[in-house]
Formats: sequence, structure tokens, C-alpha cells
Amino acid sequence: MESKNAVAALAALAQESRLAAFRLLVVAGPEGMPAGEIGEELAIPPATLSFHLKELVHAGLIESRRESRSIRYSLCTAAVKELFEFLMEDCCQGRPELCGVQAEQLCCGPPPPKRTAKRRGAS
Amino acid sequence: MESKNAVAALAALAQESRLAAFRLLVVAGPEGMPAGEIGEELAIPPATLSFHLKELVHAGLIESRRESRSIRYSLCTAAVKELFEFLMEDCCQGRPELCGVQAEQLCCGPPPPKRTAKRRGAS
DNA sequence: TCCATATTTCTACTATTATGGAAATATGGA
DNA sequence: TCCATATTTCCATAATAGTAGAAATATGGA
Repeated sequence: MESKNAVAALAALAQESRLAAFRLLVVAGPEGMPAGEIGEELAIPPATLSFHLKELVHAGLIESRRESRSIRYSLCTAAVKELFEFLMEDCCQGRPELCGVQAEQLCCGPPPPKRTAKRRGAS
Repeated sequence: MESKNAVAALAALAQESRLAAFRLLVVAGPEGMPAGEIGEELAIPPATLSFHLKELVHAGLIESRRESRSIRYSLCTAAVKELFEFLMEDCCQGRPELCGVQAEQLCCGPPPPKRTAKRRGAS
């Protein structure tokens, strides 16, 4: 990922309405949500929402597909991952013991509830 | 983390010079880097750099400490982690199998080189 | 074809942000 | 105290971004 792409993605997220829409789509998962539903949930007028969604699409963070009369938006998970990797590239020069970020488990709640004793079985 | 804080952090990162400075500090780790060194590395005039560093500090992403004549900046790793968690909260409604993000290993290069056969030793 | 629904484009207005020179401030050493 | 170094504050200018009404476009059904 190039710096310019990352800046575009971050700028897209750096706005209340867009961040809220993004987070809605993070939760929605691959199914995504139609624009109208997003707008209703966030109480944003259609023209404004359309503008913001387009910004997110343009930044490559979400994508749209028409579905009958609605347009359904969903997250581009690969782009999100790339962005995170770009931000944390060479973190602590590869000395994870120095690093408090330890980005494991940022996603999908509490997946491995315990990892103490036995290696946890197939997920 | 509140939405406003996240927007502030993202806005701080959504700028070429600041993003570059941030990434420099990600690599630098807990030691951090003095302002002058950052400015030299990025070829940014002092006044401009000072402005941008202050934005990052204000957003809570980095912190500064005076060290003799220099001011040394370093990453606030906890804030970065919080930001990532906020962005990915309830990702896929807790169904990680749906999610391509799987944010493991965003940090500190390639820590577990292989995880195929034997359970890898204590982290 | 005609209408209702869903979303986007157009447009103008307002507000915020980036830039960098010059001057000011803080530190340490002679 | 005086000077050099390191960084910040002040300021004006230029550029970019957010907002939402009204009109335009696309889809599906009667």
C-alpha cells in the first residue's frame, strides 16, 4: 500500500458520519447494508450520506452493489487489513516484546477464549 | 474510545507528513525519536513539523518528553490499540469465519514464522 | 406507460486545515 | 552572562472538505 492510498483511507474514516457508517459495515460483515438502512440508522439526509459513502468507496474501504432498487454497501476487508499493516509496518523493528500494541484479536470479538494450557482445538 | 477521539486520531493520521512521522515512530518503538531527527528524515521545515507533531500529540497518538535540548517523541501504543479496536468493534458480529481481516500479526513483522505442525512455544 | 421508491448528481455556501517565514522560547555550555 | 542549538508560536495565505435542498436517474411493479 502506498502512502497516498493510506492517507485517502484515513481521511475517509476521519469524519463522524463516515466513521459511523464504516463501523456499521464492519459489524454487518459480508452481507453489508443498503444505503437507506445506513441512512436511517445514522439519521443522515440522503444527499449527505451518498456523498460520504462515495468517499468511502473512493478510498477503497467499502464497495457497492445494486440489489433491486437498493444499493448495498459492504466492507472491503482486504483494504482494511492492508491499511492496518501499513500503519504498523516494522513495528518496534521486529521486537514484539517491546510493543504494547500486539495487534492480535482486534477483530471479531473474543475468538480464542483461553490459550493457556492445551492448544485450543479446531475453531 | 469515543467516536470523537477516533475521528481526531484518524484525522491526525490522514496527512502525508503526519502519517510518515507516525510510521517512523512505530518503527522507533518506545525509545522514540527527537523532533530534529524526524524532520531531517522527512525533510520537513521545523515550523511545519512542529505543527504536525502537535496534531499527533493532541490526538493522543504520540507523546513528547524533553531530553536535554531535544524533544523526543514516541508512540502511544495503547491509544493505537484502542483506535484499532474501536474501528473493528463487533466485526462480523463475532463470526470470525466470515471475516477476512483477522487482525492478527499486524504488529512487529513476522513473529510466528510457522504455525503448522507443533504448537509454537510460549510466546 | 406511469408511478413510487431508492439513490445520486448538481450547486452554493461555510468552515476547517496545511504551509512556512520570522520571531520567540527553552536548554546547555563557555 | 552570552551564545549556539532545538523547537515552538504567530501569522497570513491558499487549498480542501462538509452540508443539504432540489433536480435527475435507475429500478420494479401495476
